Amino acid sequence: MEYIDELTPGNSSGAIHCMKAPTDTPLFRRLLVEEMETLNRSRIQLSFRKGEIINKQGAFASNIFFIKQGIVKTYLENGNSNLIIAIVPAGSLIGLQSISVDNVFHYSTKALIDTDIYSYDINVVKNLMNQNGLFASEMTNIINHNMVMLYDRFFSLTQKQLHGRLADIILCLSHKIYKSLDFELCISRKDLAELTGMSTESAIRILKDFKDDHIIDMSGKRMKILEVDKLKRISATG
Amino acid sequence: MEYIDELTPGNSSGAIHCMKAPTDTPLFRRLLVEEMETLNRSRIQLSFRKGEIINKQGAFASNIFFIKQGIVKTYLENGNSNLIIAIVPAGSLIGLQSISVDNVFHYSTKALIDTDIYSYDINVVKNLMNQNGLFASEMTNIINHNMVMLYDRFFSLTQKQLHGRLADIILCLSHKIYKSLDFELCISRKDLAELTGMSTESAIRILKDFKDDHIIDMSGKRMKILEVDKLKRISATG
DNA sequence: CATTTGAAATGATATGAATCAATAAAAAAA
DNA sequence: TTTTTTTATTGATTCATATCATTTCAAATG
Repeated sequence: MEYIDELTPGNSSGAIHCMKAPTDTPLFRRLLVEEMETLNRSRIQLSFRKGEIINKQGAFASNIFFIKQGIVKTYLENGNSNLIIAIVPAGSLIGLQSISVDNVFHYSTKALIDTDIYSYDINVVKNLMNQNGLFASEMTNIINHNMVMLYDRFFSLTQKQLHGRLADIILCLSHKIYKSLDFELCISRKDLAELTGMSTESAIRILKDFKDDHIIDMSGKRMKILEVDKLKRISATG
Repeated sequence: MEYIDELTPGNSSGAIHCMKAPTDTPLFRRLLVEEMETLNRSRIQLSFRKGEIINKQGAFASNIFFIKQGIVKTYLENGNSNLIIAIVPAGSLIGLQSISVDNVFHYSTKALIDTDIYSYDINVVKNLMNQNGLFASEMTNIINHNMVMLYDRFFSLTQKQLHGRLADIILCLSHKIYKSLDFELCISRKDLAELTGMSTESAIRILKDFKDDHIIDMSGKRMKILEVDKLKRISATG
């Protein structure tokens, strides 16, 4: 059989704690060429500017999204409180839960930088899963990886205190998104707070603590991790 | 083709917030008779007494578990802090993440009452998923339902305060596990606390608040919900 | 049945973290 | 550029919730 390894739109890569696809797993590699063609016939490309909303929690979901280029955040909203589920880089899928549950989006998504999306018809994806077990298994793998990440974050946010939670997120951003100890954040202090379930003021204060202790260096959106081990210790001790 | 609707070991039913299988979805209905036979050849039945540990987080996972009879809790542990992920009734699967991630258990499981388990070889399940897209899709549905439940709980525990969190859990237990407004709890106050991410003392105090306000009636493990609407309002206002 | 053990309940106290208020800085818009 | 708006920062205060200490109760166990 002829698989489409080469035609896959990109390698999937990790997102913060809750990544959307396992590292090094090309997303559609299990599809046959003709299946990929079927999928692509339903494909629409969309472009979003930084700050634009890609989908709204609760809205009817007839599509799932593949992030072709850019970075987005997925978040839960209710009244005025937001909780960011994940920072999601290019190569990942958005809205997989809608395949199974209620045909609505279970979270909102917003572009953190200019972002290009492939939008796929959810029923086409469903049919491909039904007819191709390898593809469906691949989807299961992606969702399972997301789940494990979510367990981790669930534990962090409910069991650790502020310093531990922020340490977790800084390590995660460095490791999974920027893949460097020295990077330019694409998210605000408020986002950092919504990632860690604390107030913006607390996030800022703890950032300052880390800076005062020479664990990180930071000015504006530029962040440099000076002492990874100390951060890991803070993460471990909660 | 000949499906096995009738041979399925049971209907899956919901678990607290994070249920393991969507209601009314017989778990293995998409398997062909011969596939079901293959699966059952790898099947081992195990019995656990109340309080016994079924699997340990971090341990090597060569099997997934189907709860034939009983109720269990799945929980994350780290040092001395536990977080209960779900109360899981008969008809659900345990350890689905291990199919995709690391071949280890990502949470521990303990029997809350005497429980019978079917243990299936993980590789057999994997192979069946690869060769049967309908079955794999069914698995995806189960995992996706779990995921949506977890989002809900994630939001509850990180954004609401104690009263809202406990209201959520009481409503959920009533609705998903006991399917009644009047039931005998199979979990301790400590479990209630570990479900809601609060101290045991706080859980007890809030239970008392609810009792004093005539929202619930409670003595020992017997709980009766008197005012569902008030509970829902408390849940909504956080 | 008495005894040990663990679970539940309650009050007093300490503390982590949110909220409020105000200012400073940066980014966007005019 | 100047103005407006948004984001970041800092300090003072309040509040929710954990922790500690003790007692009561229930359930195993010898």
